[in-house]
Amino acid sequence: MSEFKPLDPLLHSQLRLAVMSLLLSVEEAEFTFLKEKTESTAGNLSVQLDKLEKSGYIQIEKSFKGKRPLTTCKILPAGVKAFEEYVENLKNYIN
Amino acid sequence: MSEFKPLDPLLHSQLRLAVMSLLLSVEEAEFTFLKEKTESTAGNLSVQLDKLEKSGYIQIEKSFKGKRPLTTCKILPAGVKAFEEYVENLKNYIN
DNA sequence: TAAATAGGTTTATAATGTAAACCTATTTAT
DNA sequence: ATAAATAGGTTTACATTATAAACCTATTTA
Repeated sequence: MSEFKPLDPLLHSQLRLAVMSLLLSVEEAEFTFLKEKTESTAGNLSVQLDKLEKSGYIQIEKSFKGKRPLTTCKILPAGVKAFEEYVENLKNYIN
Repeated sequence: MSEFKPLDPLLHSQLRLAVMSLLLSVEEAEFTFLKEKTESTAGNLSVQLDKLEKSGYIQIEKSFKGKRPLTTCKILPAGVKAFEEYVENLKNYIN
């Protein structure tokens, strides 16, 4: 795909892309916030966040908000870079 | 996904998107041309073209070039529309 | 104290993408 | 004349992925 550079499969996914997009704008977000904004199921979101974390694109922190568990996500530099590259590559497909 | 409109799964695929992108610019293309441009395997391309045809996004014509089989593809109005919508929706994810 | 709610994770299933294997016919080499 | 390579694909098998259903633990409300 000379003019069609490969699209990072980790980002070429509707839900993961939406999550990354959100994380880019807010820089830190709770699980429930992401769930509402993306209108995804918790299970699906949980799985996709795991993948993004394992790839080093985001950081996940677990703590408590009062007595309730709280999962907070933050985009990492590698994630920002990957996202930017993805968008650059994508442009060759859609313009 | 209020602000994240669903991305047409038929277009949210690296190879199919590349094919549609090519067909938009040339308006008619041979199988081998698409194969070279996308650097895909024939098998993969064949399958993806089938899906695009069944969805009504492209038209596939089979004929002969000399004595050899020739498969020619052309984008259809529904394909153009779907592509444009896809790009519009995608923008909310990547800007 | 039973039932609902919050905040998730795990697991099972369905859908998808991909390449390998295959097929038919044609051309080239021996 | 026959074998091997090439052209132009299709079919099939497999691996990966996406997704929701089921589940879990704890908390709050009826």
